[in-house]
Amino acid sequence: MPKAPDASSGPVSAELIEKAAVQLFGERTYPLVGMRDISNAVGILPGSLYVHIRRKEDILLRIVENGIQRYLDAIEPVVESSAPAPDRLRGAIVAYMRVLADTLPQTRVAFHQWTYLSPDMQERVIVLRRRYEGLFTRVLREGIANGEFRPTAHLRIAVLAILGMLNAATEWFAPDGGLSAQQVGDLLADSALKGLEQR
Amino acid sequence: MPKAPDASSGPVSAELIEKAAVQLFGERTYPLVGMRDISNAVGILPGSLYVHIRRKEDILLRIVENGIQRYLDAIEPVVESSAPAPDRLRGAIVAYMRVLADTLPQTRVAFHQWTYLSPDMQERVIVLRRRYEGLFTRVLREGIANGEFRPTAHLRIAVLAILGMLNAATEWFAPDGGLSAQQVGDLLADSALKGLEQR
DNA sequence: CCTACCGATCGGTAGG
DNA sequence: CCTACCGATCGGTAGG
Repeated sequence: MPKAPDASSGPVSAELIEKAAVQLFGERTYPLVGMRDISNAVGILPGSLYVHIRRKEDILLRIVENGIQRYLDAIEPVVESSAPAPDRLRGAIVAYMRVLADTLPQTRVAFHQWTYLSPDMQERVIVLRRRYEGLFTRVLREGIANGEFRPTAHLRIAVLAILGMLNAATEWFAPDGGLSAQQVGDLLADSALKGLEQR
Repeated sequence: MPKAPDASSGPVSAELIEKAAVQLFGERTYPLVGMRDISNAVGILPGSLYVHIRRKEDILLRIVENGIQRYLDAIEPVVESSAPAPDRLRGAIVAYMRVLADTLPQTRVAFHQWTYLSPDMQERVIVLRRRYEGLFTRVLREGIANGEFRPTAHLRIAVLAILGMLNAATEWFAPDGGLSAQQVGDLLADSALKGLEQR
């Protein structure tokens, strides 16, 4: 028996550390989770973490970056397809909810705790967030240009309203609640689309 | 000259400490703000803070509780009026945006940082949040009952979608941006109402 | 991956 | 409201 106070006693790796950190950061947030908490969760001593990682902040950065990346990977193809804008918007929203359901704890960390990164790391995150916002902006803009959506004087607010609705699901979606990601996605797409419909 | 490294050198009080803390918590979040940062902002030495407050946590609790209370005070009368449900919902949303514009930094702390309170203090906050959510639930439920809104199988999701949209404004609303609270409120009310309309 | 440890900083207090 | 200080905990490192 090596020493493992916790963890399923496999080999420790940067990935395993990240997995443990996602849980801990999700429960108590980055500044309240100590390296000692993380080392305990993976079954090694605090100093030994630095065999696998360089700094605490690097753990957070990786969680955040590939947490957002998953959304980009899922939504980008839908937005770039040649379907009608309303279908693409619905598809993007459902894709969003699917990723959310699959990576709920990581999403909570990625969307809310990237502000604990140092300024230069935050800039890398902001680039990703802008691309993410840009995908929804694009569908709306194209839908309006084609006459599929009602024109708005304030496109950005329409986008932020939809993203706000979606991002809030981060806080209330329950994977084992009554509704699946698909169902919630369809409901949210319904309200988003009603607000944009040509009458 | 007393010693004040900062602050406009008035008499220090619990209220002044809270005011300084709202700014600091808003910028760097509760766990990253030390008592030394707060004492510096009000122009006294760290230990002297305890003349005015009992614990760091009490500062946060007061900011959070009366931050939420302002929303209740503004929205409750609108919801309890005898106007048609669509008008009450619009009124509640506009009232929300007005309070948001008036207390933006405090709202950011109140809505996102109450989770740093200890469990028993969190419970007091949860009571307030439930009342807040309840106000919107009530307008929607009554509007559906009266046939003013289209029935939904998932009332709670409709409420959460609207609240999510509103709460997100916490992160993007700019008091000195192009749009007033009233204007943003009306735009958001438009999308919320479109999603609920009887067709 | 462990042993042993470092300087810095934290919230908070005793006693005036 | 200050002086002076406390124990605890923090991220991180040297040297094996």
